[in-house]
Amino acid sequence: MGMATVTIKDVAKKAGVTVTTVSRVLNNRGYISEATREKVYRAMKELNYQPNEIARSLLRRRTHILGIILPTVAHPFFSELAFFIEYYAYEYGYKVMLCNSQLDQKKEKEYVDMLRGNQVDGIIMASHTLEVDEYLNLKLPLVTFDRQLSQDIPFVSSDNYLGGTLATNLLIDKGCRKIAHICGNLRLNMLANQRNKAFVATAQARKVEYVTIETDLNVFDISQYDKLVLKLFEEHPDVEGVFAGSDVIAASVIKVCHQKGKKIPEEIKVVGYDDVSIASLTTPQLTTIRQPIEEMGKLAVELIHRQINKEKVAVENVLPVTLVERGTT
Amino acid sequence: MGMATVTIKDVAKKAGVTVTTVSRVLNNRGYISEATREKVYRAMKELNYQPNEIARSLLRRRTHILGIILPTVAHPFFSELAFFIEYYAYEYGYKVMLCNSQLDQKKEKEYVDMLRGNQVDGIIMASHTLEVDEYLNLKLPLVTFDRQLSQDIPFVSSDNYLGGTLATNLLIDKGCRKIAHICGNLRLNMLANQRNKAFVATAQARKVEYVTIETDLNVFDISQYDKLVLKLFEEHPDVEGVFAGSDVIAASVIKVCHQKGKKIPEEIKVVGYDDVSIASLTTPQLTTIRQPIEEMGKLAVELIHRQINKEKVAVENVLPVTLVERGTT
DNA sequence: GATTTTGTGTCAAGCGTTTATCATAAGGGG
DNA sequence: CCCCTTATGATAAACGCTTGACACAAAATC
Repeated sequence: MGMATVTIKDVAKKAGVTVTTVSRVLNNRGYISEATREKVYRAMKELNYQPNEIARSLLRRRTHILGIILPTVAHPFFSELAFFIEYYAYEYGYKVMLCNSQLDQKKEKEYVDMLRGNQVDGIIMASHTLEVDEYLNLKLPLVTFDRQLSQDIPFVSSDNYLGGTLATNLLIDKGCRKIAHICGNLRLNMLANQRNKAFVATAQARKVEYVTIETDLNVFDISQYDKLVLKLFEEHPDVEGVFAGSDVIAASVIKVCHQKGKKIPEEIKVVGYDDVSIASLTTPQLTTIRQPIEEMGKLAVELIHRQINKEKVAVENVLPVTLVERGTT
Repeated sequence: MGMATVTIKDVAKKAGVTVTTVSRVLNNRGYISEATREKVYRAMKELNYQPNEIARSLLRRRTHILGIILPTVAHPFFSELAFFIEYYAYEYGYKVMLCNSQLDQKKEKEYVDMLRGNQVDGIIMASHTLEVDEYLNLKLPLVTFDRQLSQDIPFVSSDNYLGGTLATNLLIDKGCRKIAHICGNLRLNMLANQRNKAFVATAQARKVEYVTIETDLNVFDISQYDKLVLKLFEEHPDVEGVFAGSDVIAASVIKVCHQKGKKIPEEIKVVGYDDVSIASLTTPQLTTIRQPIEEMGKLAVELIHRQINKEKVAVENVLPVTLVERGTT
């Protein structure tokens, strides 16, 4: 029984002080004697009081909520990214609202509006289907993943060109005569497209035959990868090395090779991307380009935080990648 | 130029009506002519107005926010679950606040308090380290995953006992003479412990040698699985079948077997649990017990929603599991 | 032509906080 | 004894919105 919500008034009454005093201890301002502070804390405890953040937010015009929009948290890369973003957000005192756009333009727009309506302090965008100008008049701290929207909006990324170079060179070094790159849709203006640029440039420079396979727009539907990989091997049975756009795709390559009796790494070599935790669970274990997911998530939160506090931030935030050699090359 | 936030007053002024009228069109109540409705919509569009949900929430005492607390969204099972929860939450008009407890009791408590403070409409708990009474006086719609806290708090689960039976019988049917079950820590009062009960009962009934390996409390640190599996094979080199507590653990078993040169499924058979999407990416593909993750997520949201609307809900919500036979048995 | 329905306005309270202002009072230092 | 610091209270406004009460007028209905 008892009223539904206990408010600061109830605490004040119970402690025998005014709401002003309670608010003072709550916010640590003005003079408060140790005795009343104790009384107030005790009353709060007894009533199981929790300050209404909604009311506070309304007044302060600050919610300490961050929105994060990503294609789907069911994809290992984004699930790990989401984990670290939430982790560091929490350290900075922010809560996180999770949005899976599924790369659906309508949904993405609705999420952005929803987050605006909920007065989030900032948005971390890892899903990009909207036109650039949709973001520009957002008047909200924003950080972008793997896409440069303008000269003003900071983004975090890792060195995609280097990643592409590293992967391609490795495949060639290991003796592949014809290599393939399975990558996301190149029409999406993502920085990840740099990987393909590097792939093509490296293959050409080293005079190796190469082919690029582009996925659909909806890149993150894991169950579709197999078909894509199968098609690749049908159309290009002479491919000796595959540079996959993600570890999940690479795992799919390994699986298809196994089904078709192609030995890895003897007949076909594979390098993945991301170094997500499943990369060390495949058989053989996956050679891959490691993105520093934790650092990227941390950095994204920092960049948002600094913007919220009106601090200057760099626009380009590109972290290094590393080659992790395991069993598939 | 341009004040920071545009409010309902600005819209009213721009449209040449009062805030009451704007509010009326916003909430579809009272009489409104098509003409003014249009005027108001146009003004909102021109000003890029988005109603302040914080203010609305304060008044309505309803935020349409759901909290979801799970061990870590970086684990495939929880990442898929989180995806579906968010998906269906969105369909019901809820937003989702994501919390990774990392099975840390302190963090879990802080998250619960934080969610209370933010006036969420309900909490979906998939992480359970707190004492039962911490939840009982929460006075908030709650749904639990895989744990029965009391006779009042609804939970969703899948048929763990059946899952354990199915897996164990399969291993025995396929000829394993000695089988192992790698499971979560049995001290945590989880319904998943039923799997081990079924494992033991089945093994005994069918007179097969068996051994149970318990993980630490912190079950979801993927990198720790290898050591555990290695230890298992050192202590029990004669094990012929492994029933893993999750597909991730099963993948680790496959990997270790490969390293030690034990052939799967010839020498060792493995069955996983969950049927997470990586289960079909291992080599060979994993035989596993499928939990209906989407249905579980959907059901959790429904149960919360019904509670919020003061509808009656069943306490026990146990969904069926199925055996998915692939290449590891 | 009387009545009802429709459309809009005015005003004010309230959601749970914070915060500024002012008032009051006790105790200590000079 | 005066002043300053410390400690608390009383009061009210504000955050952006919804809602109810009431008023008034035009249009539709009988």
